[in-house]
Amino acid sequence: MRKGDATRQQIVETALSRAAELGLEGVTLGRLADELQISKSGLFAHFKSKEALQLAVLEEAIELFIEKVVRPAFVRPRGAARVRALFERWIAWFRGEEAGDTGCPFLSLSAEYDDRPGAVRDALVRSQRDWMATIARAAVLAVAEGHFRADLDPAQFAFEFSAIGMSLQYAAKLVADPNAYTHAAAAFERLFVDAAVQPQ
Amino acid sequence: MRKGDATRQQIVETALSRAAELGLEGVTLGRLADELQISKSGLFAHFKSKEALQLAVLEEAIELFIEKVVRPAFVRPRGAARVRALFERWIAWFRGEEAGDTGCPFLSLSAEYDDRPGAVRDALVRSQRDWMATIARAAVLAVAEGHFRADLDPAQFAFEFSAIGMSLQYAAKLVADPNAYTHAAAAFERLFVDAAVQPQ
DNA sequence: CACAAAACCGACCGGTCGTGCTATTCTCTG
DNA sequence: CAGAGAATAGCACGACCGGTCGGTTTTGTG
Repeated sequence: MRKGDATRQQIVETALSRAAELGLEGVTLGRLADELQISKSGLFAHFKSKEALQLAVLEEAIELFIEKVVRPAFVRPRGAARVRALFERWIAWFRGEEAGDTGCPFLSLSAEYDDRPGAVRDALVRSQRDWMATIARAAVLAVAEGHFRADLDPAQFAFEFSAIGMSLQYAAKLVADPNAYTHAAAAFERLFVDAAVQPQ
Repeated sequence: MRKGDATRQQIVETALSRAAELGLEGVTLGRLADELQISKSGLFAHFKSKEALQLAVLEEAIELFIEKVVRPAFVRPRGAARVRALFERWIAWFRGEEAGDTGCPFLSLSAEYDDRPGAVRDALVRSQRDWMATIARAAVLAVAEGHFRADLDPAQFAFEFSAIGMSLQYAAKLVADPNAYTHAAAAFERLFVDAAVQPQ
């Protein structure tokens, strides 16, 4: 049916935006239904369980992330430009221009599920491994293009790349450091220069 | 009275270890009482509200952090050695040798409260500002000692310092990367060398 | 050893949680 | 426009939530 799919999509989108603030466990069916102005049971009928809703929300977040961060960066030519685009898109994602200033949902979820086994955690881990692999792959291509040094460790690069983003979210959202974005940009520049082939 | 203080301390300690897994909101009075084999009302009598318990738990965590991380590093001579000790102690804290392999409670709490206003968040923010200032202060002293370059930005140094720890927790706990600690050590080395005065 | 205060307990409150089950309303299609 | 089937609502459930209260046990002390 068509109407049902539209409603379901609306539920998932609303749930995603709430989950970024309160966590996936913090989104309750009752409040979600109130916000959407439908009954709790009417909402529930679209999912067999709350976990199914959580998985749908996570999937939605992954799709959005790929669309807003990964794909735009991968249209850039392989190499340094793509790595830089990946970072810039990621930062823009943090600012929540699309997510609604609630920050990166994956970072909230990572903390929420790092000690909570289950299907949601499994899916989350899979997506985060993909993301790290995506960064590393971009770095490998930059090496192949001759933009990055040949002895660069792509996994190490991905580790430090993602570290900057996490520190940014922490500094910007929790401690409300006005220089957070400046610090993140400077940290990336240092990482980037270190990875690039020496100008000699 | 004496007996009550001991019980209260036991409650706070147990609550802290549970909070590192489930978050402070996830610790419920009933379960906590069951685990301690006391009644829920007997437990509750030690605090005027759940928020008061949460604040007590946070205070306990701060004390523990200072005792296990900050103080041991600050007995080292000011300068590069102290900065390095600070990092090493912090990493050891992550491994949870004292906290019981649940990772750093402050990182979990940061994600949990970055969108949840209240007294707990305020206290958390204060403690995290202190921690960042502590790192920056150690860097400033290293500059004064001639170990770090004079043009080093201490806030930038603290930003990247903390970034490594966050990425470590994320990599080690969520994605279960076996090389997480190696990556963290390498990242710190890069940060440290960049901050040090050039051998020239 | 008595006795007040502190510590603790069990029962209970209103509310909300996730989740079923049954009816009703809506929507697409023949 | 009628009827089938999807979409949604109403209602109730058992469990658990933070919190309250009156009473009982334990503890430190004069």
